[in-house]
Amino acid sequence: MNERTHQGLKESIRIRIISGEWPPDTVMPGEADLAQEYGCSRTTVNRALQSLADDGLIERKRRAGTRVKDVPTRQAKIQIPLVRHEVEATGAQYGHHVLLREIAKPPQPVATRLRLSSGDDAFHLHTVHLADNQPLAFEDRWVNVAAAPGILTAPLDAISANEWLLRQVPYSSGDVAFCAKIAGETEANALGVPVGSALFTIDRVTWRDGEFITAMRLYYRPGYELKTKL
Amino acid sequence: MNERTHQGLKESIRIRIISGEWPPDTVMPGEADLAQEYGCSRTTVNRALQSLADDGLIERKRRAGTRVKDVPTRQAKIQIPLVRHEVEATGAQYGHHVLLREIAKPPQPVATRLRLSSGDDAFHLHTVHLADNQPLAFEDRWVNVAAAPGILTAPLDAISANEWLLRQVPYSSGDVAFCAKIAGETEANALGVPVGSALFTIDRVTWRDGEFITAMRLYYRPGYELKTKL
DNA sequence: ATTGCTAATATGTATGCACATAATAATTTG
DNA sequence: CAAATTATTATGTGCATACATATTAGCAAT
Repeated sequence: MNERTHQGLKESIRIRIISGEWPPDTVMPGEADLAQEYGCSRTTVNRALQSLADDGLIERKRRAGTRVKDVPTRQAKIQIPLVRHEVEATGAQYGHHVLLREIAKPPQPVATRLRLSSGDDAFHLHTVHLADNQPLAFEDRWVNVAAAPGILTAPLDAISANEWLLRQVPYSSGDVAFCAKIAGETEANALGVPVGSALFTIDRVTWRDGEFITAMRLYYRPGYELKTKL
Repeated sequence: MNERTHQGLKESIRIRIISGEWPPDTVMPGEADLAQEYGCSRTTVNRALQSLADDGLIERKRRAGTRVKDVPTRQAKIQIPLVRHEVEATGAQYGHHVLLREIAKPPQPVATRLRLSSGDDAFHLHTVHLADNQPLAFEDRWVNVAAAPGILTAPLDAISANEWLLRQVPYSSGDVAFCAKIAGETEANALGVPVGSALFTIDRVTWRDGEFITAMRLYYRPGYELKTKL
């Protein structure tokens, strides 16, 4: 890779860090020094270093300079998957079934997470996501009707609720949590696995402008792995 | 936020996207147009748009222009956690015990992942990570001795193998997989939970310059959640 | 010794400009 | 008409420069 591009520079500096030239917890040369060494402008060095800081390899502070992190914990970017894309990426055919569709009073934890007044109803949905007609994931979702009224008449057999919401009510922020849960009756039946299986789950709450839109939990079939690189 | 900084610009554009001004799958105005509209230079617009593309909200192609993604799948950056940091972040006290330490022939799947010739031995380690003396995670690790010979004499009671490796043998790349597994005898005993519990697991293989260093699996105590935002 | 000001300094960011590069459109050529 | 060539265009990137801002160090006053 060309060392005069900010990408090449980044890679070169990364290698110097992991090769031990600047051990953890030491301050690296400043931008100006590196610019001179590499024969490029400080702008380019700045871009490369900012990118490395983004990746969590170094820490930068004004006046204090740039320091290699004591433990170079790295950040992995993971795509919070859209199940349909996951399935289609493997070459399988995607499908989904709506198992339950109701207006009901959500359980306390969900109501809290959606910031609903106690007693308020919400839209409740159970969906199975299929890959080549095999259950891949079971989705348990609650939607704040006030925030997304159209959900009541959305064609949820044709498009998954997730996709519908993403298109119609783009969210601005979200919380995600990964966890392992034991399959209860509902999940076991939906996925066609024994009660007591270990299911990888993704919990997700999304909101926009302080208004909570939806809380969902995705239970993946046993053996499922969410992969990424770092 | 000031709209004349690339960060402010990014946020402004992000809001215009999620507010529906440019619906999914439409091409946005070019950099030059936005620069004129915002009264800033194309450089600044470029930075903002590149950042948005980084986040997965838009797609950019030369000549073709910038397009809002059909489904704005967002990337979450997650810190692959160093257990000690996780523990200390909650204010608890970190500790760990080495349960097993041996040189042995790794099982086939591990040998494959470390690219070891069949018959080769590797360094095998079982560790429990503690938060305030309560087991939080059980670590099953294999280390390629050829890639990290010092591991044999490392003071693994004082510093966890993970940290030792990170400091001594920085890796350049790694694969990570999240999964849910049923607790077997070993994991259940180490964590002090019933056999059959659902454990959140992180599988990780790291290498450097094509030489595989270590493969490990971390089994978290039931109820553990890995959280992130998007 | 503690507090408060001031100067020094490394990073953060914006700008105008030039040129590179990829993808497409238009045009020429066989 | 199809294939090859050239032009066009939007993004990608680098540079020199200027100024902003946070943080530290040094020094002075209390």
